[in-house]
Amino acid sequence: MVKILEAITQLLEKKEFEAITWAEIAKTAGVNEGLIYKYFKTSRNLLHVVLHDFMHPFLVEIETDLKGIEGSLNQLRRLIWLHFDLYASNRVLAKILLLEVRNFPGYFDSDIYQGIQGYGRQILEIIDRGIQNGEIHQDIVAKDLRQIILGSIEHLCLPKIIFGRPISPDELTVSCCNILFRQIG
Amino acid sequence: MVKILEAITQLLEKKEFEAITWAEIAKTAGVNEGLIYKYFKTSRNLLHVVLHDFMHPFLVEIETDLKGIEGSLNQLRRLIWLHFDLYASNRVLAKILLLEVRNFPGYFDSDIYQGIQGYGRQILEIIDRGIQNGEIHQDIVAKDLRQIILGSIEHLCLPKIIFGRPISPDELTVSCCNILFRQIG
Amino acid sequence: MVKILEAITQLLEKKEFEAITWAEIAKTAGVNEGLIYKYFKTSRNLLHVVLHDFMHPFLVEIETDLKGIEGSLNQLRRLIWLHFDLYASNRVLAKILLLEVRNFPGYFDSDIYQGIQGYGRQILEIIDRGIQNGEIHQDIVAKDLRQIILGSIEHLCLPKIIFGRPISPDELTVSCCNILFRQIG
Amino acid sequence: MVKILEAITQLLEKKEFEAITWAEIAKTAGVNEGLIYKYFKTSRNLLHVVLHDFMHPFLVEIETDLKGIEGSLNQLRRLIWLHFDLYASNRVLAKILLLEVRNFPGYFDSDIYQGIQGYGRQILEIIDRGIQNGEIHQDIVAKDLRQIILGSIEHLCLPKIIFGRPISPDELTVSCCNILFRQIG
DNA sequence: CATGAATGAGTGTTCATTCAT
DNA sequence: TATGAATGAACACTCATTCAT
Repeated sequence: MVKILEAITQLLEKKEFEAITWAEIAKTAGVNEGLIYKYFKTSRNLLHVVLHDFMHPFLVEIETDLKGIEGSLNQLRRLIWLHFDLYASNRVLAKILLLEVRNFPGYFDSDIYQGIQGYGRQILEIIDRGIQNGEIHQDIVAKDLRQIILGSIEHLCLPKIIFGRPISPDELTVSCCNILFRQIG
Repeated sequence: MVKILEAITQLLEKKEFEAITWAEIAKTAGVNEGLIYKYFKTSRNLLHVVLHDFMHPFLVEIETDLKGIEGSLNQLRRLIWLHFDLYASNRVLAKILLLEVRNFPGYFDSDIYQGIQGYGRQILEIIDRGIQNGEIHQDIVAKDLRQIILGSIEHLCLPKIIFGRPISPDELTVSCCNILFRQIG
Repeated sequence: MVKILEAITQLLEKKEFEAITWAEIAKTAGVNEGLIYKYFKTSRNLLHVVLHDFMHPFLVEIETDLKGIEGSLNQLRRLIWLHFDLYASNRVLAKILLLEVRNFPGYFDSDIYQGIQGYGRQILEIIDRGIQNGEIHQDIVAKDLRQIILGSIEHLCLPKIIFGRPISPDELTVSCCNILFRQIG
Repeated sequence: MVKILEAITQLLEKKEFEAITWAEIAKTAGVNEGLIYKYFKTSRNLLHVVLHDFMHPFLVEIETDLKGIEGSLNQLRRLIWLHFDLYASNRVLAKILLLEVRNFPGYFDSDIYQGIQGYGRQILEIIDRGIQNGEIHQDIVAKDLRQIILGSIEHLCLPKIIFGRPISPDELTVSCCNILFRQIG
């Protein structure tokens, strides 16, 4: 089973998930095609297990990581850094998340998406608290700010992922927060 | 042929590009399977023609539209509105651009992507001009601002596209520029 | 298409429908596997087309054949003969109908079954008329008589079909009607 | 093993024998897949053991049950009732016998079929005695009468089994014998 | 310009069976 | 006696592509 998951991870470095066949996985893992079926039943399932394995540690980490940080903007800054760092240190996951996941069939009903929505709600709570305590302007729409944060992170990493350039969490966080949190001019 | 392109457009409203087969296109267009092949040779080609048809008018429009607008930030605001408006009025294109295009094989080498990069360069020039004339802070990284603008637009529309909700260009533009151009708190 | 149907008919003489693979059909018909898919889409469909081709002429014939026969019992006798004759002259169909059809998935929802039910209703009408005009006892349950007629035909042919012995419609009809229509002792 | 046979019985209530897999049996029985294989070697074997377990008590019972009944027609009537009662009280067996058994591979060579043939011979002997002692007309073909009895029973139960309706041995026996043993009109 | 028949090379999935432990 | 991992061989189905007419 471990062999199979390792094989997929290895293959994901070279090609898209959709382009990976059971035959390839089997060959790479050095096992029989039927065995994959035995463990994962359908390719959808296989996908979800793989994604879960990748994502879960991050989603757990973030929840504890923010404890003890003062101020909403500081928390958001920290969260942005963590997010960049995730992509920097796990480029295969980044590739999947930025390029592929959205047109996996059934993705938006999956529990991985549930997990990510949980992450989204966390961001929203931080923003709401920021608005209540005056750190963030009253006329800012919390949900829109969240989307802008997520979109900014994504599009700042996108070219690096596509063209195989390194991601620097520190620099990107500074640049991103400069734009999002300050007066632009 | 027009019938074929219309058929694809019609099919794209219901399903992803990747899930559309030549047989379906032929049936929907009311022509023979072989005929499509005569016109488009490969499926890659077919895709690119379709995308081009969708995108080109927008890319042309934007170039002329910004003439006569004073100030970089005003130009960016206008451009953001146009972008939202494009997604609002052409949801099929929005769906493709936001959900699918990135994992089309060969997309990042295609001339559609070239066109979009041209659009990206245009944004960059506006930002550069803004920095030069002092409208935008010197310490802002132009390319990062561009990515943040594009990512913000994308992620503000994403939930609306996924869950079939309406997109309001006016409101979204205000909300977006509030966050990006002003001091957050 | 004709080639494919002929191939199936040919194969059905040697083995059950369930045991026939697309590969075999393709090979026997001298065509490609994909072509079968093109015409029939699913194996269920293929089955239904084949069965329809076998059954339809008989179901049509019977409807016209009974016109002009006097008396319910005479009509039933004629119908029984026709039924035996069908099995005698079309042993492949007989094999399918007697041995296989009942555990085809979805058979009892299929339109072949609808057709057969239409045939059953026809028998019922004949019986009902016989009861009304006094040819048949009032205390006989029409539906049960119909089932007994159908079951008798089936089980009189069954051993002949299984062990490849000839079916003699004339003899069987006499023997069958002797038992069903007369006092047994 | 008892657990395994129980598991199969349980599964047979929900689906056809052909559709049941070793994996399912193993899971339902709570044992290992390989273990079933140890016990039954081939699926054919498994099938036959199950069928034997179901059928044997009935075949034994019938042999003793008819002792002490006077007259061939009375014996046949009793036997018909027993047969209906078997199907009424054991619908899983009925389903197998009426719908599935005939296209089990090798069924007509199996010893279950031998047992059923023994049952058939018993019926034949009763009929023969009836003909000899004048209870049954001389011109009736014994084997045909047997087939008609078996076919009648089967087709009177068939709709009830297919559509899940109750089977009433008493009523069916009366209706059946009314038609088979008396003058029809 | 257009068609319909035909193909080839996969794809995910299924499952009885085997075997080392 | 029992298990869990592993296999091999098939199966229905898919679809882009080709080509004679």
